[in-house]
This record gives sequence, structure tokens and C-alpha cells, in this order.
Amino acid sequence: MTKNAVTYDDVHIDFTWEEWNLLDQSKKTLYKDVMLETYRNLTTIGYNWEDHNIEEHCQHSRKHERHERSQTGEKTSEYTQCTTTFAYNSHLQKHERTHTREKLYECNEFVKAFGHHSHIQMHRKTHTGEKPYECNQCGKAFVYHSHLQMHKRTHTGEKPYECNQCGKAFASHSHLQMHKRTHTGEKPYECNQCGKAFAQKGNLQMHKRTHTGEKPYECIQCGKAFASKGHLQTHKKTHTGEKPYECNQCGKAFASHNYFQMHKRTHSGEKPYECNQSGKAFPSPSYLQIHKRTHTGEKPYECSHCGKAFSWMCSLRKHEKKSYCREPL
DNA sequence: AACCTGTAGGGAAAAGCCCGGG
DNA sequence: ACCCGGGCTTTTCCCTACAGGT
Repeated sequence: MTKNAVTYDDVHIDFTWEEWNLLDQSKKTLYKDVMLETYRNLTTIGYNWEDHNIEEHCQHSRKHERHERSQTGEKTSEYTQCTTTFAYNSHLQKHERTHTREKLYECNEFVKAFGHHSHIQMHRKTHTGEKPYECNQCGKAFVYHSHLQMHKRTHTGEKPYECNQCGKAFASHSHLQMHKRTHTGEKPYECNQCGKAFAQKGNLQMHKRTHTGEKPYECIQCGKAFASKGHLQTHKKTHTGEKPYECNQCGKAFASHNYFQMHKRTHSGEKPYECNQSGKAFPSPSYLQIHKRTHTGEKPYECSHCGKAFSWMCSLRKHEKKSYCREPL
């Protein structure tokens, strides 16, 4: 693979004189380490260096003109996408990466990279496993105290953000904002194939799979594929025989939470779905839908040989099994 | 024909958590 | 070094469709 030549300026981070002086010796050493690491990593994967003496650059001597600009607060660089202004081109470049998603600082594994040098230390903790803030209830540990605080709300049930329309509360502000769309009907994510709109981006992404036929989750036992991980997990239970939902009245167990809810109604006698024609009630909307065919006369199942229609799939199957029906339509 | 049991799939909403900006 | 808010991913739950058995 041919690599373009790179220069020190392509990869280094620019500090003001004041910024550099604010760094203690350990941070200056860290900066130097990171720069050398980047240099070695790029060299390892085949980049050539147009300039040399990276080590010397890393000693970080500052130019007088930069110092002067930091004194006056003069801002000379503007980014055209969001009009934020910056005192230095280097700050502009750093900001631009948040738009372009360019990730300049790569860690040793070349797996994860960063737009901000200040987050390298945080990322390093993910490799060293350093997570000083541990949840005393579940043992889960976090890099930052604030992350632990947020996690703790999953145990305490603390939900400080309340919807002023329905009173429902949420653990985070962003979740409340999302919830509010259920009241406003705001659906900013529209499918460009069928025009259907969704309140959440992830739900649109999932919907798009119904057009593309993409089914990334495959069962390793039978090869059957699913569009969502959750549906694969439910399917897997048909192989393992896992039935986590047990009825405490009859002891019968079920793989699906959905069906378990329905089963419980056979004990309670609850039949919330009522036919408005006959008044007959059913424990699930599925049953009701099929029952309604007895009134409408709807016969959606048609024999591909003789064209005869049936209300019930099983009636069609029985019909097709009979040897006398072999004439094409 | 009608009902019951069970699985699969689409979608809405919420939960968990990561990341960028400050 | 840390907090906050936005947003991405994952999970949960509901509804519908349908297959197969009684």
C-alpha cells in the first residue's frame, strides 16, 4: 500500500505559550509520548516523513507571534460550517475534526482514535482498565464519577426530569426530550423510500431493513437471519428450549414474554378484545381479527389450483392436500 | 369452522451509555 | 479532570400475521 508523505505539522497539536506553561512535567512528557507514539505508528504502517527530527519538534519551542495573538485575543480563523471563530489555525483544525469526524490521534491498537488530545488519557483508561468509580450495588465500574452517578439512577429509580404534559419522569434530560416527541408527534426521521416518518433515528434505521432485506443477526444453529438482535435472541430460545417466563398458577413456562402475558389471561379470564358485532371477547387482538372474518365473510386464503377461497389457513391446507384438486387456475 | 398455542417480524418507546463541548 | 447535554445503540414491550394442532 502506498502511503502519502506526512509532515510534523500534519499530526501535531498546537498549544499557546500559556497553555504549554500550564502543563506540568508529567503532562509535557505525556504529550511527547503521544507524539512519538503517533510517529512510530504511522511509520509502522508505511508512512514516509517529509520532515525529520520529530523528537526535536516534540520539545515544543513556541513562536513569538503565537504568543502575541494569545495576548490580544485576536481571532483570525473562522470555520465556515458553524461560524465559530478561533484564535489559532490549529484550534480551527481541531474543531473541524468534530465536523469531519477526522480522528487524528490513534492509540496503540489502531482500533480507536480521537478528535481531541485531551481525551487520550480517558481512552487510555479503557485499555488499562482504570475505572475508579465503582457501583456498590452491582459492582459495575466507571471512568468518571458523573458516569457512576447516572448509572446509579438505574438502581435508585431516580428520575429528576419530568414531562410537564403527562408527568412521566426520566433519568436524563435527553430522554425527556425524546419522550416529548410522543406528545408533539414530531417525527424528524423520514424514510426516503416509502416516506414513513419516525421519532427516533434508530427506529428509522431498523425500518430501512424492511426495504433492503438486511438481516445482520444470524442464528448459528439453523442459519435463519433476523433484522434485530432482540428477535434473534427470542428465536434462539426455540433451540435452547429456554423458557424464562413461568406461570406461577399452572407452572407452565414460556419462551416469549409476549405470549406469557397472553397466557396469564387464560387464568384470569381477562378478554379485553371484544367483537363489536357479536359481543364475543378474546384474550388477544390476533384472535379477534380472525374471528371477525366469520362476520365479514372475508376469505383471504385462495387455492392456487382451483381458486377456491377459505377463511382459514388450515382449511386451505386440508383442501390442497386432497388429491382431486390438481387443476391449475 | 372455530378456537388455541406458539413463533416471527415490524414498530414505538424507553434505557443505557458514549462522546464532544465547555 | 470533570460535568452536561446530545445522540447513538440496545432493550423491552406491544401489536399483527401466520402456521399448525385440536
